[in-house]
Amino acid sequence: MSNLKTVELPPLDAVAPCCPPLTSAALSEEDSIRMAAMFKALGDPVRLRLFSRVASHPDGEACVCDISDVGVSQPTVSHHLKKLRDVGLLDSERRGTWVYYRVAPGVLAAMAGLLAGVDG
Amino acid sequence: MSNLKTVELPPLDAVAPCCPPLTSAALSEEDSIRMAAMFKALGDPVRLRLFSRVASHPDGEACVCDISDVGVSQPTVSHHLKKLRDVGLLDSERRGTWVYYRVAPGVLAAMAGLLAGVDG
DNA sequence: CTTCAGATTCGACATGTGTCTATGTTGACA
DNA sequence: TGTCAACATAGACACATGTCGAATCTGAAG
Repeated sequence: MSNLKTVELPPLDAVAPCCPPLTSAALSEEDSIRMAAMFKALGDPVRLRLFSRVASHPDGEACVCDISDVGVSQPTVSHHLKKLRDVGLLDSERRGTWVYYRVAPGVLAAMAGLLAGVDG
Repeated sequence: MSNLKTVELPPLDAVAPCCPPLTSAALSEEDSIRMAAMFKALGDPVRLRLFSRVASHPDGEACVCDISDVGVSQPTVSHHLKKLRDVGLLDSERRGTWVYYRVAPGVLAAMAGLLAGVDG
């Protein structure tokens, strides 16, 4: 787990213009810490499913109650959603009784851009 | 860490035609396990740097000796490279004394495709 | 065959992580 | 106000993970 101090980096705005494709230049240490945190957040099957459910929801947003049936307890779902939020992948907003999550703008494109540029 | 049994899924060929973009459909449980493993592999700063060094190397391949200076011991580098290989992100080939790593074809594009399709 | 250098594997350890139950908090509604 | 439902937080626990030094393996060169 890379014994590095947790640095508390600003995730969202700083990521968008973050890094050129991996194939064109090696990442700096700081960039690798920031981007690794986002990959890591998607590196758990439950979180990835939660994320995909939010991302694929009709209105671009989903309330927790719509996506909670992933096989773990409600607090665990909340715990994972918090991680996705902390790392800047999701935004949340409370409207009345329900809390709605949506994919944070920009970050997905940033990650896709980082991975792009390969023949396949 | 999602107490799921390690399933030993074939990584490379099965990933390429794996999944539509996250924004168009939610991942199945099996797909989420497979893809999460790849994201997880990139979810460590040291591994991400190693990967980016291989990916950005002039000839598309790099020997371990070229990329080992990432701040951890040489056995640790080897350990991380093995993880990247196990998950299907890197291929390795021994030529004489040195072992060369290259980015596995297809997988990067598959991951980028999974993340694509967002306005930004 | 012996020796050496590059690379992997092994064994051990501290730390991180995912999960749960129990408890809080927040907002709607009577 | 009191009660209920939706989410979040706290504390605890088992297990996974990153790291290292030491040992092993592999190929090249004397």
